[in-house]
Amino acid sequence: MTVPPGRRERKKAATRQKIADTAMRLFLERGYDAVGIRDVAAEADVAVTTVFSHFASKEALVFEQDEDFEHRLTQAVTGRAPDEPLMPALRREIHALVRHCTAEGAAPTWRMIEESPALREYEESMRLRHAESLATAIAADPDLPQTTTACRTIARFVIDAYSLAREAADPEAAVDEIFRMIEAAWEVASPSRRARGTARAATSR
Amino acid sequence: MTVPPGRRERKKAATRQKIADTAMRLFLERGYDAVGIRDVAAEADVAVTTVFSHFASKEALVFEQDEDFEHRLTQAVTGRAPDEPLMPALRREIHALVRHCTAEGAAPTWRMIEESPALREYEESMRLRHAESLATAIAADPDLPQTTTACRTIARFVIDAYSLAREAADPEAAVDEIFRMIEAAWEVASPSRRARGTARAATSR
DNA sequence: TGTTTAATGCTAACCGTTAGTGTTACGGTC
DNA sequence: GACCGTAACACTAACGGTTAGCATTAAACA
Repeated sequence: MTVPPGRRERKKAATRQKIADTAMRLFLERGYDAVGIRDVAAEADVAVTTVFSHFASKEALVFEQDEDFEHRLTQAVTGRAPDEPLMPALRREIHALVRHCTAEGAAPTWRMIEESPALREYEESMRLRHAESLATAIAADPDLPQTTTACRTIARFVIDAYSLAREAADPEAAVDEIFRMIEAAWEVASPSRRARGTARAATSR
Repeated sequence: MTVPPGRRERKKAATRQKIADTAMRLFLERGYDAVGIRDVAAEADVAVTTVFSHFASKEALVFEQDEDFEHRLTQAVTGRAPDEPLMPALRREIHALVRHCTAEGAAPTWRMIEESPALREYEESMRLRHAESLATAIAADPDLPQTTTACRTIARFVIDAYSLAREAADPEAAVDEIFRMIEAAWEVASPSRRARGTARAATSR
């Protein structure tokens, strides 16, 4: 797993990495809009078509490091301890993800994304795809007998928590604040778990 | 208000309408991707630059009718009866909006949006802007002493409800199911309203 | 060795979008 | 009614992301 089997795949991975590194360097140096794909290709010494054979779009170059986001979220659901409830596991993972993207070194990249409408749009769309994966993972858990709609809803809420907390003044506190809300929503959606009417009574109008 | 004041503005509105109508007709006839801006401009007998002076992008041509979405949502908050709680008002509005976009005549347009990644991305981004407006409206209500984070969170949840319900097998039922969850989240976020510790107890770990 | 295949390169183009520059017609003013 | 400022629109040309088509190289494999 650490060493790719063949030389061909190693070279391919190296090319991909070189393109991604070159792109991010140029983007941070000159600004995302000021750097064209042709610039990236020239600086990485590859053809424009090669860039697009590795990355589906210019925006994808920026979010290459965000690739495992989806996997970490689903893993937090499917790989949690057998007796651990869903919400604490998700909350812990979101905490870690928020901490990761609000860390010192990530600031320039994050500012660049904030300032580019194209990058914001791309990320939003990407997060919704992640939410769908998360919803599938939640729905597949035999211990969580939710409706499909409830699973998709909670998954969206979790993604919302990530997006909103990242922009909050105190991201860590925001995660907790939002997750208190999500947990209440989750309790309402799972009347058969252990709630003895408490959650339902809280929402009866 | 019903009759524009000058001939100039009337002509401008007519041009805009002609462009929008022509575009939607061509999109539905030949498919969104198969119709170029140059086609729309030619068919509407205007210059390409005129199209872009009325619409910011090709996608915006499709969502022209969706313009009042944002206004209806904020109006549901700021214009509700003085003693009406927030959630029933929002739920009623989302019901109406979902019903509107799942109506018979809207089916081809909706299918076109579903099938085009560019249109989906545009809409998602647009809805997030709507969520921000809604959050501002909620935060401005003196009867709702929420934190900024709570207002933004609830606003996102409401937008999520719209997006998810629209895709559900039974949209109307989905709205109710999701709003039960949102109301629970809202109760947790507003400990000072009338909840006497019930909601808080439901989420204490 | 020879054959197959995947990665990359090159060229040219498509399409959304915009800048620059006129041209026209409306609206208010004398 | 003539006059001028301005806003809508047209035309040209270009920029930049993206892709198709085809050639080339080098790895994998028999």
